[in-house]
Order: sequence, then structure tokens, then C-alpha cells
Amino acid sequence: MALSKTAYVILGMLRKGPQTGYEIKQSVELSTRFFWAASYGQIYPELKRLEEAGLVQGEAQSTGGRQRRAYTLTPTGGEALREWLTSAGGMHFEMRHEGVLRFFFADALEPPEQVDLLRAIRGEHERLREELRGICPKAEQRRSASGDRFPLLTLEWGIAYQTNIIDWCADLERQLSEPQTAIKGS
Amino acid sequence: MALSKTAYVILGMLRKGPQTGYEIKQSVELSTRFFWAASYGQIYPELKRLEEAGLVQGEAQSTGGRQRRAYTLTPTGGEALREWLTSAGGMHFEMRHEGVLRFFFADALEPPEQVDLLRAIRGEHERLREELRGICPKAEQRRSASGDRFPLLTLEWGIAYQTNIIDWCADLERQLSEPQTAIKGS
DNA sequence: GCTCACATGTAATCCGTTACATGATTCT
DNA sequence: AGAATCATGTAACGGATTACATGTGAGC
Repeated sequence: MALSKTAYVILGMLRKGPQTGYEIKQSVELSTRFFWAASYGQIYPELKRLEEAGLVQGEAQSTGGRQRRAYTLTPTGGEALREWLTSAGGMHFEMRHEGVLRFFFADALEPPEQVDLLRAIRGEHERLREELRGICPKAEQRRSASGDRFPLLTLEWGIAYQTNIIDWCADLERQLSEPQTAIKGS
Repeated sequence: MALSKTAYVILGMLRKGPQTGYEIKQSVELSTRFFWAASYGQIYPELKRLEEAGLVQGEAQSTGGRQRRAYTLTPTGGEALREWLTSAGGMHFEMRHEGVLRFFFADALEPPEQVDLLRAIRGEHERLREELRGICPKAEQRRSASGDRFPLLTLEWGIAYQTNIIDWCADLERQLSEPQTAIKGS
């Protein structure tokens, strides 16, 4: 019964206490989305499957009319999570970056257009970095409250990662703006 | 008639001259794969679609018995490529990184296991970096031959990118190995 | 009364990988 | 003769997004 990575996202999110599908989605948006996204179309069906498999336990919380179903991690689910976290072997790694892809073909553009492209890439990563920085206070609060520093560490990694791409763009923008000098590789 | 990003990969690869599906796949493996992968299951059907749309022109090269069909970029195809390269608006950006995802949940692990995880992540990125470095000579040759420096620049970006993750892991491995000291965020 | 956030879910669709099937040519 | 590489393609499957459908509760 191999689980999808997204199933582990759910198990991981539930390890600190019961959550509804809606809340899991919110957590994902505030944290893992930058290195592992998940949509409602995955989360709700996956919760059902995990319940059938006995890894989570759902309970309807009928607080009046509004339907709400919170899921708890079962001991079996906790074991599955731990097993995944400690398992060896190739971890999924994938990147799809249209900006870099375009830049790869930038030979087909005029120099000013090449610089425009870099500026556009940089702009998107700057926006993303701001988004991440906006999340920081929340992550810091949670860290103080729960003592779990890992969400904050991954967030800071994300910010550093964005900064690297931004700097790369800025460097190349400068180099490509001065066409007289021979441009070396690095 | 909106084209998929992978269609643009094909158009881009063909802009330097005719290539077969097989050759396109090889080019992808040596270059764009690290920021935009493509499989035979996409390339061959896409070539057919692009031919029907008049963006590429296929020609059978029956050099004996072995079947071989090389595709050429048509003027319309070249325009489509240029239009994409210069178009504004949100570029696709996606990352799925199981290592970082696991680290996000590393609170559920014992400190030594946390360090093991970081080592495993670092190991994979070191292997990837070696792979990229292995490709460098070829990219440098091509650059000298064609004068197109962009493939080499993206390759160097990839190497720098891997290095950043490797350094991040190494830093954290050191920090987490000394549990006595209070560990700050950055 | 209206809008926004809460809340759950499904169906259509897209994108992409993997595995399979087939066969020719070249190199050892 | 056999292995590796060249070469093309399809079918099954899996993973994920998007759009849609539905309704409650709280605040303005």
C-alpha cells in the first residue's frame, strides 16, 4: 500500500493535532506550497482513502448546521509517517522553471529583450520572496509556541533560494547591458 | 491555439536546425531537463500536433531501412517561438522537493535522524551537481562552435543552485550536531 | 441584505511518466 | 553472434489543477 507524497503531507500536517481538510489546505498554503503544493482536489479524496486505510480517523463535528470533519492521525498513521521520514533512497526532486527555460533559448532574442526577460524573471522571484517574508512572523510565532523550528528553517531556506535567483538575474542583467565587454561563463 | 510549454521546448530545440524526436530528447537530457523535463511520450505526439498546426515540417530521411523523421522549424513556428520568448505575464514556476518536505516535518525525528536526513538531501544534490559538471565540457564546446552562450549560462546557474542547497544542508548539519547551543533561525 | 470566510466535495481535463512493442544499424 | 545505440511510437496509468456545485455562519 504505497502512499503518494501528498498523502504524507496530510499525515505530517495532522501530527500536531486534528485538522479538517480545509485547515490542511490552509497550512499547505502557508508553508509547504513552495516546495510541495496540494489542492482540494487531492486533499479531500486522499483523506477518505487514508481513513479507509486506517491511517487517519475522521470525526464529524456538528457544531450546528455547518458540516465539519476533523481528522486525527492514528498510531498506524504515525508509524507510516515516521517510516517515510527515515526511509532511504531517491527522493523526488523536480523543477519546472519557465523563466530559465526561456533564457536557455534567449539566443533567439535581441540583447535588450534578453535583459527584459531577466528583469521579468527577477520580478517574479522578488514578489515570491516578499510573499515568503510576509509569512515569517506567523512562522516565528508558531515556533515560539510549539518549539518546532523546522517550518521556520524551511521558510528561511525558501527566502535564501529566492535571493539566489534574484542575484543571478541582477548579475546577468548588468553583464548583458554592457555588450562591448566579452562575457565569460561564470 | 495555445501551445504547451513542452511544445516551446521543441520549437526552441529546432531553431538551430532540423532534428528528429530522438535527437530532441537527447538535447533535453543534456540541457533543459534540470529546469524543464520532457519524455518521449510527450515529444513524439507533440511533434505530430505541431506539424498539423504548421509550426514544424517533418521529412522522412530514408537512409536505408531505418526510419528517421527530421523536423524543421517553419517561419510560423519561429514566430510562435519568438512570441512566447517575449510575452509578458506569469511564467510557470514549480518545485517539488521531497527532501525539504521531509525536513519540514523533521520535528517528528530524533536529532541524529534529522542530521541523517540532511546528509541524504545533500548527497542527492552533490550527485546532481556532479552530473551537471560532467555536462560542462560539452556545453563549452557548443558555445565556442555556435557562439550561443545561454545554454552554458543556464548550466552554470544550475551548478550554483545545487551548491546553494548543498551549503544549506552542510550548515544545518553542523548546527544540529551541536544540540547544546540554542539554534537561531538563520 | 450582502459579502466574505468557512467548509466539503466531484468531474473534467491536462500534463507527464512508465512500460511496452518493434525493428535497424553499428561496434566488438 | 550479441550488445549497445539509434529510432519511433502507443497505451495505461498517475498525479494534479481547475472549475463547478452546494451550503453555513459571521460581520458590516
